Amino acid sequence: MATVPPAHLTPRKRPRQARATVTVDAIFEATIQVLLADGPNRLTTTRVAQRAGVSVGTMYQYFPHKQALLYALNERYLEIVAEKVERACEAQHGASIGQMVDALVGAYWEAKTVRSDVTRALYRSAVELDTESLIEAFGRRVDAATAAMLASAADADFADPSVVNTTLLTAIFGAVRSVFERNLPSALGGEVRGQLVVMCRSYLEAVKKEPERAAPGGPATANRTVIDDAG
Amino acid sequence: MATVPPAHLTPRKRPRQARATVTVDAIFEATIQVLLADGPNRLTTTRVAQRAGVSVGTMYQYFPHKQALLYALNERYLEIVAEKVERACEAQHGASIGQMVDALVGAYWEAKTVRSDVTRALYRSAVELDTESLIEAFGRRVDAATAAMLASAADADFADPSVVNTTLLTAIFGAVRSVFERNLPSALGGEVRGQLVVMCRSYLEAVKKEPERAAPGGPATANRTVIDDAG
DNA sequence: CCAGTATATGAAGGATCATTCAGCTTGAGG
DNA sequence: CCTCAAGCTGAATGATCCTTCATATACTGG
Repeated sequence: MATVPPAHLTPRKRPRQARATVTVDAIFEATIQVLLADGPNRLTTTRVAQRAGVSVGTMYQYFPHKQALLYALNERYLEIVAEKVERACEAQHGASIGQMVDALVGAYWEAKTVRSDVTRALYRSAVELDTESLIEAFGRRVDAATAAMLASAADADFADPSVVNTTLLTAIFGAVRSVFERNLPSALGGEVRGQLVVMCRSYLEAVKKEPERAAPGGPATANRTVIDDAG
Repeated sequence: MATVPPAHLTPRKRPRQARATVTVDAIFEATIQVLLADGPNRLTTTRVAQRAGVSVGTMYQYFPHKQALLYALNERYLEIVAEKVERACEAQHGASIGQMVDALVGAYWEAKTVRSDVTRALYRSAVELDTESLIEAFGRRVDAATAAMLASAADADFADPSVVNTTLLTAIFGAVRSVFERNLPSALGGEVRGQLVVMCRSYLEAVKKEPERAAPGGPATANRTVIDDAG
């Protein structure tokens, strides 16, 4: 992440030899497994170490305490996701909003799905203040990327781009989280993914400003009925 | 909730005198406060008792263990939310999808907002297996209510109502959660709420089946462009 | 092959925490 | 006013856990 981690959360030392790298990876992997198998309450340093096939002491050579381990895990993960989303957004500059939504949902969904176990584990990991700020930073970063993308749309602009952007991300982040937590069968999950794209597209269509040449009546305003139809 | 709680999670005894009721309420309230102030990791029986102004022993007269306390708290809360949503849905049978969305989002949002501290606290409370099944039950219950409502819509029906329903709820649940976790300023939160309605409405419009009298072309199909526009 | 550094070990210290229980206080009914 | 049940107390218990450190092993450059 762009943010510098607070001093008390920085790793103790970095692995220099190959086997050390293996060890650290094993520790991360074990953390995920314990989180999934035993839940955050039973996430014990000893348990993690045992599952990683190392001793507790080894873990403390790389992380000053348990909190720092979780912090590093989140950091690592969010960095990857953020980068993927950023790249996807940049690739869509100047495209149509339909394509943008496709790319955004696709990238985010894929990033969360490649290692769905990690995603689930981190959703489940208890949210402490530290990780909360990590997540906030992640949010701002993605926010900026998508805002820039939307601003460059070839076929639409919005009266209040900031609100539209926030809404879009809120819905996408939330929907994805919901799918993971409700543990929907992957077939249904896939369907929801498709529907999510439809939803976001129709939303953007509904809130985009009418093109300059606003002809009175006609199909161009048909989408508007969606908003004006008072409930 | 409709589901009978597992034996090991049932309260030890119910309060019979007035002061006992006060005590139990104080314990619930204290749990929320500790959860918010100190996080789930520092949610200690002693801390809760102290904050509630009672002794640890008192808490153990009503709850066999910490887990049961959290279970009861979730149960209480989800029951209220579920009932509100159910009522709102029933009131909309036969209405238009626009009104339904308004009512559904409104009811859910309101239910989560009346005591936003509780909502936040429970989102944060570590997800254990027990509470997970509670949440699942809640999901099924709301699912049934909204599905029945949508099926009765006066102005639309859907090719795959089940998927549409799941998507709708996934998006709403998720978006609301996102808003709470990102702790958006309440002004922005309100705007997102409004936008969420727009989003859901335009989604339902986009996926609804064409009315029988399908005239070729014409404004009736204009909404369809939203889906067909390949990305 | 050797010295020096990196890495790994795991028993032990110290702290926190969930849960119990024997005794105390308060309220209700008679 | 008395009695009994309901309600409350909090020190003590036993378990669990985080973290350290003295010691041992593996690697690397020379």
